Amino acid sequence: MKNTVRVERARENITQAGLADRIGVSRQTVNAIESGKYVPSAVLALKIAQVFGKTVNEVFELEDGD
Amino acid sequence: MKNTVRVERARENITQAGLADRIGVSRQTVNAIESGKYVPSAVLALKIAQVFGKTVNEVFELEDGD
DNA sequence: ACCAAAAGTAAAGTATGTTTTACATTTAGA
DNA sequence: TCTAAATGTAAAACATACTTTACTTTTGGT
Repeated sequence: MKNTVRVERARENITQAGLADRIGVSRQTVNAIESGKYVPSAVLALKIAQVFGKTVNEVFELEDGD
Repeated sequence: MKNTVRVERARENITQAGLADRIGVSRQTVNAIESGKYVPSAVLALKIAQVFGKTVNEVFELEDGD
């Protein structure tokens, strides 16, 4: 599964720590999600999309391995 | 987080085991997600929504506790 | 009422998400 | 260039998703 979190974050000029704060997780969690180290829970995905004013499907996308 | 999986499944007349098959998880996992026992991963949420031809946001919604 | 399919549930085990702490590297601005 | 902020990364501990097996209960059709 790939995502555009890093891009959206750049668009809104928000920091990893800032985003982490707003969605209630650690900075490392945001970092790991951005670098594809792991797949967030649906709750996290919803929160992240919400912060960026987008749908989950706009930010997260299935890929071949999934 | 609440979801409308049970409703969508009824709409499409598909069984828990059938859905489980199509998204590559166990029947119990589908049951647990429907009864709110746990929050699926973003990948699962995407797959479930895909099966029903809906967006993740249409099927899954944040609630107060989240 | 009977039977089969579907759904509910539970416990133990495994996989993976998330936190915390801590340190190294990169980037941007004065 | 110097410094501070931002990012990358790693390991240990913990929480939660998910599987498997197995049994019970419900539901729908004949």
